[in-house]
Amino acid sequence: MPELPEAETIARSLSPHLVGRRIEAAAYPGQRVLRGKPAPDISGRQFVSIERFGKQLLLRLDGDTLILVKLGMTGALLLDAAPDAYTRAGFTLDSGSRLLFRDTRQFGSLNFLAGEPTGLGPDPFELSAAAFAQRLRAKQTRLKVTLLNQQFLRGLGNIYVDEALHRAGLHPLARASRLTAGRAEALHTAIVELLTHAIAERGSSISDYVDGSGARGNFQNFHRVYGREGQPCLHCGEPIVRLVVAQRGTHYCPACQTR
DNA sequence: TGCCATGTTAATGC
DNA sequence: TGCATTAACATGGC
Repeated sequence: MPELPEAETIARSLSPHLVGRRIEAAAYPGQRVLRGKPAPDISGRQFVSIERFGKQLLLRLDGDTLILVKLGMTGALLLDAAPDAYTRAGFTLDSGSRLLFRDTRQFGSLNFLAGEPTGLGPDPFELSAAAFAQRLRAKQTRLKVTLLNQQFLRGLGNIYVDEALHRAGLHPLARASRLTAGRAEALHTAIVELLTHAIAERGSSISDYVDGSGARGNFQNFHRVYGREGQPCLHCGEPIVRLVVAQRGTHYCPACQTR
């Protein structure tokens, strides 16, 4: 559910309420959210920072403990929400507030790390257009698959991949390595501008995404292809087509997006 | 009832 | 070997 703009919005909404606060107690109802791994005792620990890492959240505690929160499809971090049957973790704070991790489908997880997270590709904002183009050149996979790959680039999910490809005028099934340098750099520009706009609108709320205070995002009103199958392309009027690529619904304009 | 869903990963097929 | 597809995870909405 949450992709980079949603994770960024969650981090920004939680940060002022969490940084400097101490954890008095932690609970993990059902334990599944821990994926069989033991949770260290974090009572007494203080939040140092709340950061976005790709589409995940990184909660830094003093004493060099990190909690990497994978939101999966339906995960949410909520401050002072009422616990329900889908509450998978709860942290009681010295401020009297309570941070909950709510996750209906249970694809999300909490991961306690002793060091920096590894294994994911660069952040879109920290990569130059030239470096992005160079990485693309090495990939034989289709653009849709390449951009969804978190090892290639961290933070894009199904919505923003479709939106970025439309804005760049590129077909989702085009081979990454076949793009000219100019088109590859234009794709990077489209991604950065798209994510910047989406963050400014506090992310996309399609079904149930909300930030840490329970507020919905507004960027769904700016989607040009995602969820618009059969509706006219906002650029040329041609009906938006939906196909399935890597088992993900893929939306594009057959007239504007060339292969 | 059947299909769909903002994610990730293992298994299988070509 | 490399890439594409399928299945699986768990649950709710339409």
